[in-house]
Amino acid sequence: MSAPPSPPARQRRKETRPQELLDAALALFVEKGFAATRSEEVAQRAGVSKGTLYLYYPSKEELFKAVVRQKLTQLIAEGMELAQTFEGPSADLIAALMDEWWRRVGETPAAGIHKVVIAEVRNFPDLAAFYTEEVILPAHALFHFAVQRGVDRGEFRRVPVDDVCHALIAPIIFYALHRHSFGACPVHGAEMDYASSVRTHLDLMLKGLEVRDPAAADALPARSSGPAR
Amino acid sequence: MSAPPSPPARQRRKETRPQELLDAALALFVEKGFAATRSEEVAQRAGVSKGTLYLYYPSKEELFKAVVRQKLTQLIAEGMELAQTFEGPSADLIAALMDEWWRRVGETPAAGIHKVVIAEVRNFPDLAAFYTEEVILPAHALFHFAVQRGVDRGEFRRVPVDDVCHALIAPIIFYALHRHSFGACPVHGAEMDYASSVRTHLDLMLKGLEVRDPAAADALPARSSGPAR
Amino acid sequence: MSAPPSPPARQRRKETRPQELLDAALALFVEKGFAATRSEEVAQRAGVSKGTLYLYYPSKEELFKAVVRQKLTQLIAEGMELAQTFEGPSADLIAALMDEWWRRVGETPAAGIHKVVIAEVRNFPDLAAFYTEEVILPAHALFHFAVQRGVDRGEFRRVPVDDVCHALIAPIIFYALHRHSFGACPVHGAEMDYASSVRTHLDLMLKGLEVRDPAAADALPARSSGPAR
Amino acid sequence: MSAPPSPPARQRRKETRPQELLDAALALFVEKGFAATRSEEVAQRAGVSKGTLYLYYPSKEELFKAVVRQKLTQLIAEGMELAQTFEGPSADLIAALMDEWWRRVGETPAAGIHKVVIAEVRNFPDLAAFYTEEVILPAHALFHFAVQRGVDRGEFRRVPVDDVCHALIAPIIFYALHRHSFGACPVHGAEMDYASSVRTHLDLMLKGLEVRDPAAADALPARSSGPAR
DNA sequence: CATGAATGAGACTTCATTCAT
DNA sequence: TATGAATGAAGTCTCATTCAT
Repeated sequence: MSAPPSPPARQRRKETRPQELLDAALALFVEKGFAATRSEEVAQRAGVSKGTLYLYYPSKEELFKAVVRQKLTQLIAEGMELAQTFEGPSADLIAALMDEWWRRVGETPAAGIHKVVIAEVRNFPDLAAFYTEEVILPAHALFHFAVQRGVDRGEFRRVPVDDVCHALIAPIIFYALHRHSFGACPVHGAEMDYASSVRTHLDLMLKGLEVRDPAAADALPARSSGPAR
Repeated sequence: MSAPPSPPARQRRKETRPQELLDAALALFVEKGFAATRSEEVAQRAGVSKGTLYLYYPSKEELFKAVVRQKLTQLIAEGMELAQTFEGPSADLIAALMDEWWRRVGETPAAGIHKVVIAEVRNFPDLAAFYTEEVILPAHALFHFAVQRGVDRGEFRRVPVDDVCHALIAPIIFYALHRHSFGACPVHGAEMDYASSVRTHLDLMLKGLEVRDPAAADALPARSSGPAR
Repeated sequence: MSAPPSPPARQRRKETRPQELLDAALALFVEKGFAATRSEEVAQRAGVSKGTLYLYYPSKEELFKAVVRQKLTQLIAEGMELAQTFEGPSADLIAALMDEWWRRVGETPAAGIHKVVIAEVRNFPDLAAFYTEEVILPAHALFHFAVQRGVDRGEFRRVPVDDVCHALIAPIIFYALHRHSFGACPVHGAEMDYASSVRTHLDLMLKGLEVRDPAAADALPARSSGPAR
Repeated sequence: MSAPPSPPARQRRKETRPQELLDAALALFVEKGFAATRSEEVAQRAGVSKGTLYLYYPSKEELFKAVVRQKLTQLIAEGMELAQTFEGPSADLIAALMDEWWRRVGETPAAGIHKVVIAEVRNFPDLAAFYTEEVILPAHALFHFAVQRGVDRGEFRRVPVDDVCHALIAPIIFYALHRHSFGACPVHGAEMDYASSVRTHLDLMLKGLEVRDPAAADALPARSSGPAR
């Protein structure tokens, strides 16, 4: 009747498949979001068929979790290791953590994971628990450690540590978000220089944390010099 | 039993239909995102049928644009008006802008629009241009005005103004995002006190902007050591 | 490019749709079994689109349950009503029940439901509970009532009533099964005359239940004349 | 720890592979039905890989046919042998056949084949002819022989023999079906004591066949009290 | 204006079968 | 022979949009 269907080129690469699938998935999840990414598209981008994807990850949600684990969980653990063995001023430690994070996440596709999670976590309740456990709490603990260290060593003012952690992290995450939303749109007029903004943010933060009058540092009530209320 | 004292509901509501649809749409878009919100649910929440929704808005995308237009455009204009007529220290102006924004957007469902836009702008290219023009640029101009004012008047250090704007806005947006993503999930372990975080952020920022040089200190307005409020 | 797609002929017949869908579903479930019946095929046979089917029944399983309810549950209730108001010999009651069942189920497509349930109940655990509750137990209760009535009135021997119910029902079900499996295959050599077989079965059963020697009826041990083993 | 005492499993099993596959297939087909049984599961249960299964049987359908062929052919032949050499009352012969069948089929997984065949014969037209030829006709002939023997010897009433065969076999098959459908479901409320039901069935049947008043046997009205034929 | 029944493209996932090793 | 990675057709169900009433 018609020409025989051309034989599909099957390649067997069991070892490298997971990584290829993970990379393809990351790219597409970041570009389109979780729900709008079609399984088949992930497979195609990884050069395999739809069925093959499901050979490695039992569902789209598990695939996403695997991406998060591979790209974020590991990095945070490394950061904590650095923090705990760090010697030198706490401001330098914070700067180092920021720098590392920005280099390894902020400037890579992995930064886009935040966009996906923030956007869709309410539709996938499992994900909320998973991400809180695997990413948010460890990351917060890491920065808490560094800020508290500065306060304890008298380098920083006596500030509300948790709030400061949020203030430190928030703009960084925001830039990551921006880079993968508006930053990726071909619209002119609002370009951001992320690296510069990160540096400025860090500069302001560390300035804001500095003990102005060392002699008076201990006397400052934690909140009195902070926002009154 | 007795005749309804108010005019027939259907009659009366005819004029408010668009508003009701917009409110329903906002609530659902914020909760679920654009793609995951079903047209029928919007209609139901507004108390009309699916068909009626399409009578007012020709597609889900246009409905979303209408929401954005209605909820964010006016606010920016009012802020700029405030800024341009403001008298007093620039730190107070910035604090006032923040406060206003937080009260009228950050603490209302409108804050969730940011989540939706950031998450889905790449899937709807039209939206990027529209939103940049209508929201991002005006908002940035507003804060740029306020920071530049502080620098010009010698209240603030000579900082890179654009970066500082980003640093000022970013955490605020981030908190708004958070409130409507993880903040709305019943997961414990990462609750945030947004109001407190906003105050701390502002405190740090204004501290970081302060002119340190004692020689210039005399020229500084009284607010130098604390958040205005 | 190509001719515009011809407008689909939409017919609105909300009232008659459920019945049409149920009939189509019954026919296909009986012919192919539950798992092998495709939703779309049911819709097609009912003259509607795939989506319309799901407007009326939320899943294939619920569709099947609806078929069972409509075709079997109702009939059993009617049978019980008949039984409880019946006057006359219990043998006649049983004959009437059988006859009615055979006319309204055995000789209609509804008989095929048994085939489907027996074949697939193990793969759909919900179905087991549902069917037991809705069909098996009520039907057994009905026959139990009739047989017990005969025993109580001294018309029948003192037999194990539950077993007798099974013996009464089993061949009937079997014929129903057969009619929709082999009976529907164009294979010659094993045709069955179901109506005749039903009559013979009933005849044998009633003969077997008869009290032979009225005087000795009470003395007959239920088991004494049965096969030893 | 120590060397395996038996010859290498793989080597030894090569010859028994087909049998193992058939057994695995029987078990799964009976449990889940034909369509719901996955090829891979059959292979796994037989301890081989998916590919190997296809080395022995070219498709799932052929595998199913092979199961049917292997499990039922021999049994029928043995029954006929017993019948033809039997001495004693025909009631005892029938009881013996029943007993034997119940022990060797009814109580073994082979009974489940009936369920599968009945369920799927319409989807596999080839199967109908094959099964009729190999199983149904021989089995019917066997019971026909026994009943006719009873009639000929004056032990049984003059009944329509074919119908009586159906009435004899039907409940037995039905119990076999039930055992592998509802009987295997964890639903309470409809448990059956198969052995007891079989005995009761046989008891009733033989009672129904008995010549009541030998002198009047011939006088029985053709239809009124019995199946005409 | 309003309704809601109807449509059908398209999403995720499963699994019989193939074939390179 | 034996394996199991890979394929892709097929199945259930969803939902934006249309349109007869």
